[in-house]
Amino acid sequence: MLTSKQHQLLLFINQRLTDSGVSPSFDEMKDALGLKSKSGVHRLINALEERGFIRRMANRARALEVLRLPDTQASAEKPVSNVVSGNFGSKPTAAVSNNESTVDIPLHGRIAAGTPIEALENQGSYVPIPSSMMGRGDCYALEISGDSMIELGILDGDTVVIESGSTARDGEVVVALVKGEEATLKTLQRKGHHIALIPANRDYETQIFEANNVQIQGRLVGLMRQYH
Amino acid sequence: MLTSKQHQLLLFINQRLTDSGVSPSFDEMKDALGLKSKSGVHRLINALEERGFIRRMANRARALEVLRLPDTQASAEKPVSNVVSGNFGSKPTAAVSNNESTVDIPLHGRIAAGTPIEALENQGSYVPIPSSMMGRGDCYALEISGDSMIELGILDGDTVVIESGSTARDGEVVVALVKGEEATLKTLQRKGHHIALIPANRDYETQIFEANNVQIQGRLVGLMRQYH
DNA sequence: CAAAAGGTGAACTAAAAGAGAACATATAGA
DNA sequence: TCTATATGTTCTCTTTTAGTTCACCTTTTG
Repeated sequence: MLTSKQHQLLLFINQRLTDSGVSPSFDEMKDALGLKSKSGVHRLINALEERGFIRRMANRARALEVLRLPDTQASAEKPVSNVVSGNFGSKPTAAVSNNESTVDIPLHGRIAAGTPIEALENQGSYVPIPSSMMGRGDCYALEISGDSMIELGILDGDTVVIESGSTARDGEVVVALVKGEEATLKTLQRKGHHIALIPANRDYETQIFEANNVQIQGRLVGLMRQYH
Repeated sequence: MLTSKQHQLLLFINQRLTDSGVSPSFDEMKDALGLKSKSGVHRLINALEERGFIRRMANRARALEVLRLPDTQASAEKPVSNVVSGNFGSKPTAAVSNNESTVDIPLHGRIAAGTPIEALENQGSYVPIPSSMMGRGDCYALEISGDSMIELGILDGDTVVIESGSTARDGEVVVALVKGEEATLKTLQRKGHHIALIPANRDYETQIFEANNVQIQGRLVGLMRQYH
């Protein structure tokens, strides 16, 4: 699952986390791997994140979290409490044994075209999700209302996990606030100074706005559905 | 289920993974099998992936993962169950983690038309899910392979939660074992002494079998998806 | 025999890794 | 609030390692 460098770095991070509780900086990791530049560390970190071994908060110093270890390292370590309930203000520094932990994230309500998202905040309800499903930063959950994204397998009633953030890449599914009023979940596509919000349903039309009329509030990182 | 070479390669990969946590490169596998070209390894890897024994990330170096071992080896060297504290018995069922809202359920492998489900059992890998997503009985997880249920929002790569059981109502999505061989995830519909297994994709056709040729193994109760 | 599995070598493409520098961002203290 | 420092991010360039594909051959097996 991992290359040798990735493996080496993962063990180093985990050791620092279990030893001191503080995650190493890029420079420290660079030295630990005997490198002369930290850009390589950056790539290794990305690879580890892509493979689901670590999680990090974007643009935060020393904010790494080990989600699991390679099979060889199976829990020789103590089972640090895995559950972090709604705690994202502080830096994640948990080192874990070879299991996936769980976090509770706030459920902000339902989202559909026409529903202001402010109205959805703070209702004190939480949803547990596997931590591996989380993105880097703060996450929250929304319940899908409507069928505008049905062709991407996002159905009415599904619960989606959104990573807070004001940026996203083209092609990602985002929560976008249009003209400060209307929050929708759509695929993002930039076109010059305009932004296209593309539904995944032939019955709906792509909407194009001036870039400054659209505010990205987060991107889709996970989805959960229950059948009854 | 496996040819001799496939078996040999699978064990080698597993050993390297458990020994060092680093997956072998094609060249290393080539050498381990005493071959002189890695294109043969390529075919073996494809065969193992198709049969659900391993998983890999496309176009990534050393990104192999063993999903299960052949039955003869299955219990010989199990790389320690990942289950969190709580379940110290040896039940193959769900383990309760240290938080009531989450349970770990066994991941039995991938499911696609043509994959015998016996082959999917016992691989010692677990997936955490919100307990609210569980049904009443034993649950396990499967990873979806293929797009035959795409119109119901079940996509390739999704993880589904299945509640074990041999009964289901018409219209429910079930894991069905056809003629003792082939496990598929389809919508169930009874018609007299026959059972229709209905895909959710216009490119696939409904299959109708004698009732006694179809064995229901569980019903779909939940779904999880991750976006990257 | 025919089909499937296994084997070979080569050409090609892509990813991993190392380096260095410029730039961006947080945090704490002046 | 401003600023210095520590830290993280990006970019370009280069080298090395790894994965993919193809055409063709051999062995095994029903």
